[in-house]
Amino acid sequence: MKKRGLSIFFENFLKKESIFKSKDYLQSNYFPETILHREEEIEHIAGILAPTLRMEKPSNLFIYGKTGTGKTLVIKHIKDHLMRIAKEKELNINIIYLNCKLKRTADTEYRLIAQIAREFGKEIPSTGLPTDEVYRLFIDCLKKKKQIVILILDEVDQLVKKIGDEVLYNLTRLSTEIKNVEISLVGISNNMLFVDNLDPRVKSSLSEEEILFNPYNALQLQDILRQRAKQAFKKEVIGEGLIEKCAAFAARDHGDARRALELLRVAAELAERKNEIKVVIEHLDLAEEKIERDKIVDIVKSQPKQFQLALYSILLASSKNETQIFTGEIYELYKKYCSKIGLRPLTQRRISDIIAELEILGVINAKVISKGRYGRTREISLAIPFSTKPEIESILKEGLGV
DNA sequence: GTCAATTCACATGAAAGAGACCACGGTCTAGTG
DNA sequence: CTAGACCGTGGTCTCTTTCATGTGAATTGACGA
Repeated sequence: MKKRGLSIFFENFLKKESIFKSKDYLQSNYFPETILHREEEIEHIAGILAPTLRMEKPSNLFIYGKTGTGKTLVIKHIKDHLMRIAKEKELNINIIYLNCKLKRTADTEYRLIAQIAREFGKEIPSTGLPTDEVYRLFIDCLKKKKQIVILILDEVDQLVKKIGDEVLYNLTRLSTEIKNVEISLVGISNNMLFVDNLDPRVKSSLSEEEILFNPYNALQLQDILRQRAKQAFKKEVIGEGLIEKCAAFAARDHGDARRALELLRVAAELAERKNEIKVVIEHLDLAEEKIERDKIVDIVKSQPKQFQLALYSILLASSKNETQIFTGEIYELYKKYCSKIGLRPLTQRRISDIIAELEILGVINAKVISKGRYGRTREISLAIPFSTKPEIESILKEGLGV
């Protein structure tokens, strides 16, 4: 009986008409053919990189802009075009795109160089070799023939923050050292202040050209959403004013197109799950909440034990305590729970860092304040919406075995 | 009342250790002809 | 003779600890009005 019920459910599901034509167009890994409202930027960047086709070294380029302003999209778009033409004309041009934020790919000097070398078809073990050796291997495969290399480093700020700017210096120097090979760097960052902290030598060479991507405004976001919605949904699915509201939502926090699209997609998914044939504004509100919740749950689940326990301590402290919470209090609580569940407690130094990291993840707010005579500490509070708190608490309890 | 010195409770930095992972080269071992 | 197993060495990487130094403003205490 149960089985029948389930198969009926699935059959009904199949019979039911989906409101989606194709969901792919709303996924973040989809690259549209035409990019709206970025014509100027595309033209500008294309102009800078065009000399490549005459086998001349293009200027190094630096691109800033907040998340979801289309930096990556634009640069990949240009890369594809350039590569296609280069292939047609049989030019020896290599454009390599690397995202420096991806863990275990390009977030250290070794891995960065190794990854680039792999793009040239060189096998490099993930560890075990001296970094110099990897450089040598990389240079060797460059030397083989005359060529131009454009290296696109997405989220360089993350890389530099972790391992310093020496790598960038090395890379800019590389082209002067190897005959026949020209290397240009394209750095992408969503932190505008990033370049200022660079070594002056690196700074001057990396930012020969700079381009700023401004956030999309609400109207532009609407255009983008409409374009995608047209491809993704069946007709008449989108409710009145939905696109406008969605764009407004995203425009409110720094014009993030990615977020706008996600919002639309999740709203539609919710509508579909509820067997409704139209996506309306209420779905948007629900979607916003769901996105936020899912994000936090994902983050919390993926944290190592020590982080979870630290967070758990904060959670308890905040529900028990109306007044502000400080680092010292959390550490005491944390130690108590460590002995309770038999975990070796970390030093306060480390917990201090962990609290800082939890803040970056966005699950807590932690502001460094000075209480004058009573010292300097972090004032900590939860950044989790009240409604998700019980869920998070039970996840932590389960993960920790409290 | 004013002002500089003091003081607290951590924050923040730097360096170094532990342990996991890995490549490489040399040595040993067992199987093969 | 040779392929494969098995070291030891030397490298990276992440997470921590240890030691050291930094820091912002409430408090204190000296000073002068």
